[in-house]
Amino acid sequence: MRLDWLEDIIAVAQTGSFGEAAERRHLTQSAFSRRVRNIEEFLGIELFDRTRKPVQLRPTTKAQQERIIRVAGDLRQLAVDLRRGDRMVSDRIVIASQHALTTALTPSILQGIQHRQEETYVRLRSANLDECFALLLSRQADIALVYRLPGEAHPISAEYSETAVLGDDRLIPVIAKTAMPGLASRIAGGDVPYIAYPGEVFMGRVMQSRILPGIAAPTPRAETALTLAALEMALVGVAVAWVPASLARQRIRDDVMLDLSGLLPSAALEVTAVRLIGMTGPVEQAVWQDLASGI
Amino acid sequence: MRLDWLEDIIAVAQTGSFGEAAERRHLTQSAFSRRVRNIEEFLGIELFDRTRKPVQLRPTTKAQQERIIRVAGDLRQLAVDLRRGDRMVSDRIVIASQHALTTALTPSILQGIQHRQEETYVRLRSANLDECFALLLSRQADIALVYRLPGEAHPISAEYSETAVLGDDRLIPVIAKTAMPGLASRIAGGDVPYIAYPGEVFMGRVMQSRILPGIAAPTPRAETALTLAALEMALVGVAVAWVPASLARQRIRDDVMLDLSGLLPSAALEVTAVRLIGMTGPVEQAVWQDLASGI
DNA sequence: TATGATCATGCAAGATTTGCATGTTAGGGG
DNA sequence: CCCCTAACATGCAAATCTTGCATGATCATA
Repeated sequence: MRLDWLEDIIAVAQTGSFGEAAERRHLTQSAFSRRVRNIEEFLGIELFDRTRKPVQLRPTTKAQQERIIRVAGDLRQLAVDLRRGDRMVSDRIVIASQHALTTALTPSILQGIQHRQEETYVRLRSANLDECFALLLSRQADIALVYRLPGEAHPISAEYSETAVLGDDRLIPVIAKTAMPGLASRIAGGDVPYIAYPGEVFMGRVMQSRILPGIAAPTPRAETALTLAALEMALVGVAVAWVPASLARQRIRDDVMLDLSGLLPSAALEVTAVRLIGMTGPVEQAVWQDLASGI
Repeated sequence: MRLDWLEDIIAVAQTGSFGEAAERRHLTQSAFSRRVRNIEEFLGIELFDRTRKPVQLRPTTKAQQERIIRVAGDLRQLAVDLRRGDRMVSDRIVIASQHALTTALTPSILQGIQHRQEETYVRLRSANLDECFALLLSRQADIALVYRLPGEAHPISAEYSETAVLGDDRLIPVIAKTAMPGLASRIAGGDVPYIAYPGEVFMGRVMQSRILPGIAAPTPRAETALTLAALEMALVGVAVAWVPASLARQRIRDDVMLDLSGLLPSAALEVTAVRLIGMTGPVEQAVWQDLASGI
């Protein structure tokens, strides 16, 4: 198994065709085709269904897609760390950030850290909520930046972890401005087409407990695990997406999306930093103090 | 980056020489030497110090050794799952087992499951305590089998997880029978040479809080993170190792090791199963019921 | 059914990898 | 301090693998 192979598979999964994938991997289509065949031969299975013409992922491949991406990322990072001569110590800190935060709020938080502590090297790992805690517990990350519902506790015992509230955000319903005229009456009547989140991710749980109960007839139109993807889907489609206000702010300001929180339910979110208690190095300590003291 | 390369590095780290590593990798020494050079060239760094004659790991390499092993394991498992056509569903269940349990108690627990539920396919992943919880939280494992100090709580909030006590065990001091005569008087005087566990692993924390305070002058002789390795070291060396009674039972019965729990402190351990609440498939449910109902 | 898009294959050039034989160097005994 | 042996490196030719180009085969669609 090679990193190249994983990246080939990912390229096909993400581009949807051998040709485009080949381009992305800087190979001719023919060479790429044979490489895929080699991979399949090595594994002893067919990864793709070639009877359909733009090749389709076989169910197994699709099911493992996220994992392949994660393992490939681990491999790349391992190579980077070996090159850097990293010893998991010194002036380095690893921050795990929930996907939904990575795009919108995390950059400014990191900027703040690096502004105030110039010599600190921060590595950012973006992951879903569960994975963020997994990274913390397995000591692969020092601090996690995650959303939390106000009043609820994180799924790690307070005895072993420490939480700092960095600020507030809000899960708000948004829609493409052009789509609003056709939907206004339906929405007013409680018949709301929306972009759903899978039940096992954090935003899915928030939708289930805080948003959907307040709507008469919610109709899922599409599903994605990523808030950013939900935002994009709402931008081009005819459905409402619930996304963090911080994420939608620019689009609303640009006047291409509408904030529907006057018409539909929204939910308060806290932005929190979490770390395990004990064994804190000086750099982590400094960054934590910096975060906890507020902006 | 390739799996082969990682395995080459691991082979050198574990055998201590290029020659032996080459043999293990089914290559001639010369080919192996060049392969290592290629890896180093790809990374742009030197992994090994060749000025010493049996090659030495450079500090960076040594520091990343465990991680290399882990990533290599992930890669291998990914290939296996792709081959198996695994879709993370159906009649399959993933059990994470704390290393210390994997060797001694887990096999009989699994045997029990498979005996009572023949059609269930169980995959076992062995990891340290933190990693077991990380696997649970990131849904890479359905159930974790871990030790716990009686009366203490697991580091996951009880609100999100469920624990079943499967039985009791005990962390007991053992020593090679042949080493006892020379050490009896020292030990009686409270001067105890012992095999230490690193502070960041579970057994290290147990030693720190339950064992060492009861000894006048404990002297660490060697350190390992694995109880099995500690047992082996005690078997060949002249130091006491604290290991789970279940692990040492056979050696004591064979009369090659002595149980010193009459002379030195020991600590009670609970064997527990942990799972996250919610989203439990039928197979996991059945296995859990089976475990929780006791043996 | 015609047509374009998409993937597969034959072939030869070039790159990579390997084993064998042999050179070089570190570490230990005299 | 020197020599010897074990351990690693290197030159070379054979074998294998990979690639690009040109072209063939097959699917989707109008």
